[in-house]
Amino acid sequence: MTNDLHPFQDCSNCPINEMALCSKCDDDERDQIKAIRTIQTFAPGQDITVQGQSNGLVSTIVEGVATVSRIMEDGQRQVAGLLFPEDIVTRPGESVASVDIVAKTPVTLCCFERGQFEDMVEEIPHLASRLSEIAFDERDEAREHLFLLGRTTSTERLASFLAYLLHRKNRRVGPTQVIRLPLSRDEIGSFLGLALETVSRHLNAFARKGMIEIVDSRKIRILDLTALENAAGSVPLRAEAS
Amino acid sequence: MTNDLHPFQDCSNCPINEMALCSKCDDDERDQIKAIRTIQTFAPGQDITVQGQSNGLVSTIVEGVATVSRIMEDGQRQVAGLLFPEDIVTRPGESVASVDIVAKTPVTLCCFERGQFEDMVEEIPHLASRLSEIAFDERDEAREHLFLLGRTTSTERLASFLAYLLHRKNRRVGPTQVIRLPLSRDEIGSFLGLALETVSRHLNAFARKGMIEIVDSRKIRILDLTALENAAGSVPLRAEAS
DNA sequence: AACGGTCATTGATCGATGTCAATTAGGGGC
DNA sequence: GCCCCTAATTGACATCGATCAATGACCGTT
Repeated sequence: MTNDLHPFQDCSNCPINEMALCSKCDDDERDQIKAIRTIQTFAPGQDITVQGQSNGLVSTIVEGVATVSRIMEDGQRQVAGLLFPEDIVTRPGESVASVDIVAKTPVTLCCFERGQFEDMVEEIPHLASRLSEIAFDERDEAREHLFLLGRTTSTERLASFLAYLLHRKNRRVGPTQVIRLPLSRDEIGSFLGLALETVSRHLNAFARKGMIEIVDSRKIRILDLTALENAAGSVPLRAEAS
Repeated sequence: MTNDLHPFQDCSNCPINEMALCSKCDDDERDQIKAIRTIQTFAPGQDITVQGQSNGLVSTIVEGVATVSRIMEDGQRQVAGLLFPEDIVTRPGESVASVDIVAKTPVTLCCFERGQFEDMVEEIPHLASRLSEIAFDERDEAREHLFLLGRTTSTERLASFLAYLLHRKNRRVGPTQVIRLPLSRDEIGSFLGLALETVSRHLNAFARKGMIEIVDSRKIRILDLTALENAAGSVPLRAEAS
């Protein structure tokens, strides 16, 4: 974790200007925000928050992918969500983390001291309004995943997951075929409520059917998106106002 | 659906004053809110929103229970969440419903015309701040349910579900033993990712073990909460700042 | 290049839970 | 009170996916 000189220290380099917390703010407001903002980075595997530990910052992801997880009583880590750029890491009004947030790629955060942030939200309606938008987006995101888990077969879940990752990536960088899996087989299994072996088997089954190509264990090329979406079955994939 | 004279038309009768959207507002702000607010009621089984249909209102639940669900391609209704008093039914900034919200008990809503609501949020920071709080609460609620579904065994899921209902009820009305199930066996199954038969079997198994008493099919008395929580296993039950 | 550790793959087995099916219980209308 | 319809229960059976286990691939270290 560092907060030294970082390219994003200059907001004009910010990769998520369009959808950031400050995206509704005018120049004056942005200056105000910029004055109290810090940039932090985390290496893959590092904990960003730890359940039960207090945390004085409110932050959003600027770059990278992180998981939302908890260690259950049996010692297993249970993954309940993925965080992408624009997502909120630690919510306002909660000084003790209720989940673990773990970086899965190099992660860059735009951070605010909690008290300062809350004051600022009271003063800048554009910020408050964007904040609740993001919160609702995350709520809906979680709900979508609940619908996905409602699907009974493991094939449907996995196919949906791949389609979702592709969708999420395309939204940011434009049409691609190759996605990088931010999670191990084990973590994917945890996220989808499946055993890691089941994940592995179905991935390779998709490859044998020509739907995907496993470039390496973390890199997947989507060869036939239609077939994948069919395999995903009835899951209505994130209805969004694109 | 009516918006005739209703006791809650007078905010002093509002059962959720403490946690309502307006709970952070002062008297002046409340007057402003009250001026544009309407009360609507729905009978059990009625649709409050329908996926894909436009909806000009933003509303919160004042009384009653509703489900968040979707009809999947196979025609089955998939339940992804429960809505209790204080929850938001239709989010601001979304004019077309992304899910079905269905009343499961008599439901009373506190409603605002969308445009008016959004203007008001910009003007009243206390409202904006409470709004995002609620949104984050709902996000966390959905995440908790994701953790629950991560638990593999059906016993754990069902026991957690009962403990959750009790918890949710106690939070509003104080200590009780008897909970009214707002859902049929089928709907519980859908919510927990189980077959209705599995739900029925485990419920009766709990009863045989003396953990609960099935008063009637919709009414459960919790006899041994500790045993129930043990059966719920490692699910860390909604960590909350009570 | 050999070693050790982690992660992924593949195979074989077993059991929990879904599915199918039949019965019973409850609730509303007349 | 009787009938009908829906929901819940209970039983029997089949199956998907978890679990156990062994092998293989990859990566960093020395």
